[in-house]
Amino acid sequence: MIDIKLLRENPDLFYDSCKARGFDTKILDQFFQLDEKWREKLKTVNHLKHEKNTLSLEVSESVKAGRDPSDIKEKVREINTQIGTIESEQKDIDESRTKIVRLIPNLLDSEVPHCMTEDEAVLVKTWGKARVFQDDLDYFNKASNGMDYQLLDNRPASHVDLMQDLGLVDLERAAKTSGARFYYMKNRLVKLELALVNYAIDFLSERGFEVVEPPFMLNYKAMEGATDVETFKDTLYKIEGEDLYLISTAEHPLAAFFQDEILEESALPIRLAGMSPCFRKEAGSHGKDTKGIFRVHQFTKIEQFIYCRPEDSWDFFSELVKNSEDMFRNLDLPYRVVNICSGDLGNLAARKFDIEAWFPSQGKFREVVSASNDTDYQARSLNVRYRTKGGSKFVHTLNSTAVATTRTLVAIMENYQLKNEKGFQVPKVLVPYTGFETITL
RNA sequence: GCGGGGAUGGCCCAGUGGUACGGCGGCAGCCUGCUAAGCUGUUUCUCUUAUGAGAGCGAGGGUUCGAGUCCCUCUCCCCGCGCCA
Repeated sequence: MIDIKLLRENPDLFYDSCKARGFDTKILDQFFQLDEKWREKLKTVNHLKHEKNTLSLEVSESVKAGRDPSDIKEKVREINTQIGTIESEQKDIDESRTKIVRLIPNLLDSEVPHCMTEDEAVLVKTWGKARVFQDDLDYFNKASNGMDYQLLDNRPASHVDLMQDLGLVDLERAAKTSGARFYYMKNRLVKLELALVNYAIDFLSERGFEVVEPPFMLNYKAMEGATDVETFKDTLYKIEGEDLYLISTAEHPLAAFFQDEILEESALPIRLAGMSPCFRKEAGSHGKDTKGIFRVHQFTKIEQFIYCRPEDSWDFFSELVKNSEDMFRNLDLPYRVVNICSGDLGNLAARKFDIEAWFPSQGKFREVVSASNDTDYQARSLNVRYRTKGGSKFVHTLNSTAVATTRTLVAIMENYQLKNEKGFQVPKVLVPYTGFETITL
């Protein structure tokens, strides 16, 4: 949630930010209308309550003095009915206003490129040597600004074919029991997944993160604080008859962990590594990545999360991106980093970098990591503060994928395919965790 | 699921229907060679700011001129019992 006071004092900041995001500024106009009304009602109500309080004391004095307080009581009763009507009007206004305020996106950081679509994201850097099939070379060179590559004679098998040929997944039966975008993962692929998870946990532990397995469901209040309406609408599964939602990422329970708390400044930064399944409806993505395990309703993810002081948050943003990059370097998966467009950021992030791995079979760079600095936006919604000499202030929160298992597994299967045999190699760094070096027939 | 006990400011804790007590911590100031101690003030949110006013005792209702206090519903925590991977 944005800072209402800042909005009142500096409307232009928000108008500019919303425009750059392609966000309709009408709701800002609506906010100011409602806010004006709300303050009027508040003034009236406060005035009436003051009268009421004064008269109530007079009742007590009357009784002590042995006088009959009936007429004063009658007056207060009249005031009470007035307060009742005006307060309920004020409450209605407040609810509409709050609804609107929660829709207003975070202020953009100045380094966010002003553009609208996924494809316009600005290239920040590239790493690694990609395996590129001839037909994809033009796209590859453009998308990577000429990063290092090795030309392939044949397009590698898709991860779907590979998994099915190797008996690593059963998608048909998953469709039968659960529907599209589900999977039964089997055999060595399960072990490889566990290896990824264990590797990520060890990696982040060494870098000062506390490992956390959070609740996989959150109630409405926590979820509303941790995320935005878009997520509710397009992403979240609700448990029927309960005030519970399945999490779509460990970010949300980790963000809500300190809800309504005040942290000591000396405790910051707090680095958490969350491990959880992620449940996503994927509404509105019909027709995209329909096959295999690239885009699914359920996957496991290790998530980095940081609480810090506002003045430090951009340093920690770099740290999160670096951690994720280092993991993909250690996995030896070629990637590029992009600075996400103002129009493609989502409501919470002030700035967002994605890491996109190269997928040789798809011939594309695809998102495997998303790192955001939410500044004080999420912390304000969740009311997470820290104590300073000048009083308590909202912390900044940041999050970044470390590893999302399914997508990373796809990246491994596409990048590590064997030449003369059906199958693929296990990245060196994972071998100590799997105990095997290849997955073949 | 059953029975009992709880929830009050950053923390701890008191509170026979009539301005929410006190302590600790934090902050500001005073004081003393330094430090510590001591003394004084202050401490949440909202609106308006010259001042001021309102709200706030787990959440939501109710009774009352007036509710931390009385009544109802719910949530969470602790203890015991039962059930259970």
